[in-house]
Amino acid sequence: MEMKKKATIVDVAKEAGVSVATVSRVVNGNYPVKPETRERVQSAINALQYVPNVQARELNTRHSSTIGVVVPGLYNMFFAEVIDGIEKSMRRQGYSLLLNCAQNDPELEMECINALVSRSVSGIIVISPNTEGLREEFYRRIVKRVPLVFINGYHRIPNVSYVANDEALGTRQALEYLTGLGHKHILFVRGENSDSYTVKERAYRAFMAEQGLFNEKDIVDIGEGNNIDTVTSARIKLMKVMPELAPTAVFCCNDLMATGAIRACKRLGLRVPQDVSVVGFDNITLSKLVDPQITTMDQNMFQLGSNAAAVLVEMIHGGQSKRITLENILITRESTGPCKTEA
Amino acid sequence: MEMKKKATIVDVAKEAGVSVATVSRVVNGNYPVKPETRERVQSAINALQYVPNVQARELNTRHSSTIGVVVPGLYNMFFAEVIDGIEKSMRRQGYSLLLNCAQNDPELEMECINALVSRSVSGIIVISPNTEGLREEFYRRIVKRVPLVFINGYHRIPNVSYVANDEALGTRQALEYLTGLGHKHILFVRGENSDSYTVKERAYRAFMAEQGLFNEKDIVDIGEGNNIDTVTSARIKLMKVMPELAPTAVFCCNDLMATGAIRACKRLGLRVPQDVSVVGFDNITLSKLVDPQITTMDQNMFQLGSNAAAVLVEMIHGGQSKRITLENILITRESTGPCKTEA
DNA sequence: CTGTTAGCGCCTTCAA
DNA sequence: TTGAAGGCGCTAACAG
Repeated sequence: MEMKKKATIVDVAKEAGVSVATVSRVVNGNYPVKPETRERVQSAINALQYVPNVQARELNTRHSSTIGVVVPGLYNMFFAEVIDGIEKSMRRQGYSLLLNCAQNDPELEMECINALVSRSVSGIIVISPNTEGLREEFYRRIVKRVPLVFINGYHRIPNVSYVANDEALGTRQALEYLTGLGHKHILFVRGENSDSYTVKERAYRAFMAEQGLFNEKDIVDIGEGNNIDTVTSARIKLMKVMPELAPTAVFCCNDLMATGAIRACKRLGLRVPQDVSVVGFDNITLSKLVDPQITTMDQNMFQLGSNAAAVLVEMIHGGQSKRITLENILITRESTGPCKTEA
Repeated sequence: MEMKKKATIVDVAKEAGVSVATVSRVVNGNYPVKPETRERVQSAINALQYVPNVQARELNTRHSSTIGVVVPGLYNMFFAEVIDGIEKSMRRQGYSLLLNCAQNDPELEMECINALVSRSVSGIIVISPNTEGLREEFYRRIVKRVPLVFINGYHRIPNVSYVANDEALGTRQALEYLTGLGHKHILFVRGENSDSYTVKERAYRAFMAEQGLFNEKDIVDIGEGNNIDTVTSARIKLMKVMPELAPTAVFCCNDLMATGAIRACKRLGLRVPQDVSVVGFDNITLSKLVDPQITTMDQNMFQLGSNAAAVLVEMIHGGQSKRITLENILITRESTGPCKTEA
């Protein structure tokens, strides 16, 4: 269908009988303009419904007011909530947000970022980045061109800012809570392709080793950890391994997996928490909607997002990179209880 | 911190010893270039890490490759899943996606759209728009400047495209299913501020009236229907009205509300589905993760999104506006069963 | 096949 | 206080 051709600054200038420079001045309000000419320009603007062309402006000021956000996907509410935090605080500052879903595919993640760079966004936030291997070199290069903030990224790269929960500490706290309940055999459930899992696994290994409770077999990887099938794949995997392993508790790297764990228990005829305790991570809204409600480490996603936004804006204005670490809080709900054999 | 100045097409041309036109040609691959010069240009590009400036390109081709998406919020997974559908198919076509959350606030919704227009996005998709009252005039004006697609929008505006599920039909089907199970007293649970609810309510009224089963009191509005508190507010509201109304079934306008309904039943000591049946709408992943799993009308959010994307692209290329209606499928799960008094 | 050149719409010195 | 003019980085005729 026919679109009305948009009026340009030239049209407005002609209409008002002034130069384009003058129009530019009243639009941006950055230089003095005589009140009456200003008024003349204003009415020309209204008459033509003139809307400045952002591309042109940004082309010649060489900076854009949009930022890029890259997430693995939207299926895990974790990301949706973080984005919400970013969006709300960015909007307040006048930035718009270009969203890219990398589908947990490292290749695609890089593509997305390249696309963002070529759109000359003025900054990029990557949630749960994939920074292993080659990617490090890639990010080192990117950060030379545009400010970068990682949310829950662990691989340190110079000049990148980090906003994260202390997931290692959070893991330890959860584990301490579980051992405090008398549990000695605790499964560790993780996914693939995210530094978060690795950090948590490391914390798990350390803690369990300290307690003399570590067993390699207790670490189970369910594959993709953030998509529409995660709950199911966690359930299936756990139904396979739990009968043999017979743990009294299960620590899951996120609430989706925890949900799967609970379903696995139900199908296996195990009661939660009487027969086995389950703890999750994130505290997405889902975690209090399933039955039993999940005991989980809260990541306060909204704060994660708004902090990242704040740091990014600082960097855009020339600030140094920095690291912000938030602390997790354990939300005790119904999925955990004292170890049976102790009771 | 210092950002490395980006190489421009001129730098590449100089480096490769060719003209900018040639560089442009190899970058865009739209005109023949001798293989060896192409190669020379390529290596110059790599050497300088040249990334084309999208703003500049779009400025002179006069069309942008980004589209805008406006949603009420991300807390209801419904929106996240629709966005996923949009994103995936838009990416394939080379478009990026500017995301705005209007927080179910009609004013903010208009602001978002204005911002999008001034960024000269080449099209806008609005999910569950708020089109009552003044807003109609607003949208009529917008659609003169940029192609517009509404997902699940019901207020007809000329030249706007619509992609929707037949929510009225879906409602009727769900209701027929319930009456088929012997239910005669069915509550209708809705939220505020969205045309979807109104459409469903109309279908409910019509159907129940036909059956001689309608009662004004059976319509309950729980307020905001898509945010983080929806489950809770639905639960609270229903715990208040259910004891008096004593329905044998509850129809909810979305799965969040259905989840709230189930929780309300539990707290009231009513078993689902033995004492009361609950049906939801949308079929978000949550609906099969709660206990009991929710019987719900599937909206196939992914298709909603990808269809909207397809239509928008058509319109961008000059196509006429159109309406696409998808049909819902009832997903029967555990939250519904035969009416007790019939059994 | 390749180079030259004229803009795209806007901002910003520099003069007036 | 205002206007003229030179780009920003790139594409697309138009010549060669």
